[in-house]
Amino acid sequence: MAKKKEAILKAATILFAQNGFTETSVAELARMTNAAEGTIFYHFKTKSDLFIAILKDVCMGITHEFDQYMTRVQCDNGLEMMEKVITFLLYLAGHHEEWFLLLQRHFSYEMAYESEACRDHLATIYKTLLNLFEGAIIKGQEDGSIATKLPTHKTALLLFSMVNGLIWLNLNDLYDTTTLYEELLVSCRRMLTTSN
Amino acid sequence: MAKKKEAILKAATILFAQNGFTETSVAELARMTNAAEGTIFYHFKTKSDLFIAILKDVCMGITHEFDQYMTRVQCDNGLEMMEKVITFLLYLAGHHEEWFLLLQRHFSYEMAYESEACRDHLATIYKTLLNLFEGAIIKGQEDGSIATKLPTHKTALLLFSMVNGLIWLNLNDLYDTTTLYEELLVSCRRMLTTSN
DNA sequence: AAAAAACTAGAGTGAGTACTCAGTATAAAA
DNA sequence: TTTTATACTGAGTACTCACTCTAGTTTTTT
Repeated sequence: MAKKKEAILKAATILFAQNGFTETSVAELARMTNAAEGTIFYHFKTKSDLFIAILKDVCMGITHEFDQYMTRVQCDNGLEMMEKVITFLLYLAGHHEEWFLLLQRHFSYEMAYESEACRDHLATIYKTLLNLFEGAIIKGQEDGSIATKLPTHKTALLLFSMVNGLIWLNLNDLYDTTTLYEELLVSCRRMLTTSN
Repeated sequence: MAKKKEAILKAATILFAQNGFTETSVAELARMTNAAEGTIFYHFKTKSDLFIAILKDVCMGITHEFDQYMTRVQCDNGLEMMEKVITFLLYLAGHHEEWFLLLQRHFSYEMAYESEACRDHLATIYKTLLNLFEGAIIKGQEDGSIATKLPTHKTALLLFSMVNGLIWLNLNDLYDTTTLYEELLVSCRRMLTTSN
């Protein structure tokens, strides 16, 4: 039931991600989904509501992919796990470009200013991603594969920043970051295995 | 001469940076600058032309700040210079938030797709910033303060990504990055002084 | 003093905007 | 089969948008 609702949500995700929220008109979205304009407002009270529904969908999608990843990957070494986490993030950015484009648009954070739901979804997403990094560091500090004495949370943020920054460069066609993969992992290792 | 032109340009920089290009109307801009709407179109043929003029202005601004910085700072050590470069970038992001907000809006890169002038200005800006990083690394490799054997350009990109990523987090109110300053420098040092 | 450039006021254009609503088709429940 | 709730339609509404035009005034340069 409500098969058009799903189609509208998915199409809007791509349109909002690629062209922006304001830049995408409801008329265009209706055209793309072969739906009447009224149908869109039947399922989503306002255009903003649609955006928040998308963010919720993205949030669930990331959590789902993350859970799948956690069961798939097995590593008894914290440093190794960190490398897997970074690889996972790059994989996500490659397979769900729309998600990252959406998350990197300022509009999301402007809406977060007004909408609590929006704020919550964004917070959940970043918490999920940062927890991946922190988890790996803590594990590595326990098993001895990670030597850094810098605060765990801050180290996680720095590494996340670097990976996120690379994804950003990639999505804006400023640099093809696949060619940086090896150097990224080496740099990460240097940051984590030094204790001075 | 043309004092309103300057006022329009400066006000538009802030409005476009804070609220976005599409989200800012020419009428609003006219109101902000106490100018008639016609005056805006007298100086700038279209709204897009105004945007490109802004980008040119930002480009010149960054180059200017960079030149000033280069004469002010004196350091005979490449690693030390890298720290100064990072500090400089963070200083720029703090004192010219509008510039970085503008550069981090997807709109800039969408317009770059259509406008050659836009593409050129963006390329110049990133070349200027990346050259700062690369210059420091090369200097450090010569004077022995930097030991990394990873390709210079790639290392510069990774470091820039990290700093840029932090600025991004900061501008989106996701994390106050001033508290990360020390850890950022330590991480940078680890990346550059290890050669394994 | 003449000429050129900067600026104003505002009405007007046509295209586009999000959103509404009365009505219809379609499916599930009775 | 009838009822009923849900899904869907598309023309219509009130409004905003970038941009133009005219006919003038002020300011700056020569």
